[in-house]
Amino acid sequence: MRLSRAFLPTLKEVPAEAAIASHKLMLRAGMIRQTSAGIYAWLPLGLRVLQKVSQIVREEQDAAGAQEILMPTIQSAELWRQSGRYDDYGKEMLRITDRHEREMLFGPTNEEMVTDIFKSYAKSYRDLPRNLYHIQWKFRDEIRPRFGVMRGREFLMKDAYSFDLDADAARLSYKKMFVAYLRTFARMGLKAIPMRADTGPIGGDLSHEFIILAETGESQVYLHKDLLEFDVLAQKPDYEGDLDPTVNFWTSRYAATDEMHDEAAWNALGAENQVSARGIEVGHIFFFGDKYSKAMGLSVAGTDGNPLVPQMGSYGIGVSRLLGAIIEANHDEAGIKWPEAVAPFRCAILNLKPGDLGCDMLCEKLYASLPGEAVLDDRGERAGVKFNDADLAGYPWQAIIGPRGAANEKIELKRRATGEREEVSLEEALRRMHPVPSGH
RNA sequence: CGGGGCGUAGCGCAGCCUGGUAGCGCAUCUGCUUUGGGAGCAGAGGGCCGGAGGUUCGAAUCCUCUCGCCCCGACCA
Repeated sequence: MRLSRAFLPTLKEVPAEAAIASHKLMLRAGMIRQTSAGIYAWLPLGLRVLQKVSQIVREEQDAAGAQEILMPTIQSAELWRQSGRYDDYGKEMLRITDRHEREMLFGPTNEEMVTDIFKSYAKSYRDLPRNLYHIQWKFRDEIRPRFGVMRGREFLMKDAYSFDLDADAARLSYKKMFVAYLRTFARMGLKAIPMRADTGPIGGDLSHEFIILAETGESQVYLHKDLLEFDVLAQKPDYEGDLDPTVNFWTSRYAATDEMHDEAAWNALGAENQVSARGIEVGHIFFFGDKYSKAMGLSVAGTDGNPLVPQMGSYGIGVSRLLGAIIEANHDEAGIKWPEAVAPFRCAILNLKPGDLGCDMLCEKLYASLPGEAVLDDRGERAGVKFNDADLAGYPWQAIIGPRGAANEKIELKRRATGEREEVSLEEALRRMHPVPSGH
């Protein structure tokens, strides 16, 4: 993308409406624009990141055996009456009436709908297990939306729903998602810690919140320091094999949010192992048994021919929220520092002197060598403006090309995350930006 | 939903108390100069002062109502 033609409205001044770093930076970097309280339009740069994050989520869901579908945003009230949640959900649910006076709603979640869909086709135990997910916009009419996309009313969410024959099988489905979540967040450069969550009236021990640590987190969390040091991507999980060792590693060490915090267990860790910080919830998984399958009348024929009510779980990831969370965990005074996997572009090529033949040629050559991965700042702006905009937007690499270096075919390569710079040839620059892939 | 605050040019703000026909910085446009960390000079354009009612000779300013947005709290992916 050439910045001279791009719709990339960066702001020098901080809009008054933003209170936290990620919100300010997303507005300043031209990623989003608020259209109502808690509702945002996604501009080109923000959309690219949203798509990259979505794609990582998708790949890891697929790898864990889940299958993607896409359910509508608008649902019928009738569906929600079957589970009893139409009346329970309260004012958080946005209710809509169509021209025929039918009661509709903008979905805050999809348990009822997915169960209803699955029910239409699943007839036998052979149709299980299945895990269906979609990445779709949700709406929850929060009392007080805030912090930009971290707590919007409209938000993009990945939600998966597993259907199993019995509780043991459901536990396995749960573990697959547990492991998939660890990988998903790790690939985005985040250390997300699963923490046992309150299961509410449903009961059971199978509910975890995945929480990343950031100063602006909404809740206080407590964990064992081992959990921060574990390299999740070191080995690929075998979803057909035994997932217990991985799951047990995480669940056997202390990690709890404020509500679930246990002082005695915490103190037993010893001060040298304690980490206490603020956390942002980016995912939540839970097993809820037959709550919805029963209410929605889902049952299949078991091996003995008798009807059997599937056991279900649901697994959410706040995709749009993740952008805010990633920025909260990766920024400095100058702007965003995107982890490479989710950066809108891998590299910004800064042509410090458009019109200079040497600069133009070297920039074009590099730009052509990075198809779809680079922004070329070919604007007639001063160097300082380009530096600041590149720092703000947070591209992991900056290829700085000015008349001095261009004369020698040299590129000044800067790493946004560390500020390191070095003078390299074009070939070397490409090697630096594309190391041999490892891990995933 | 309780408490607080703010709506004036694209963005950030002053003006309001004490009514007299709207201003500053940045951005935008033109010209000249400048050119490695948000340039300088000169000029220009841009406003139903959130909306509706009222008071007044006269309202951005005072009064009433209303809409929107932000912050704190309770609540949440």
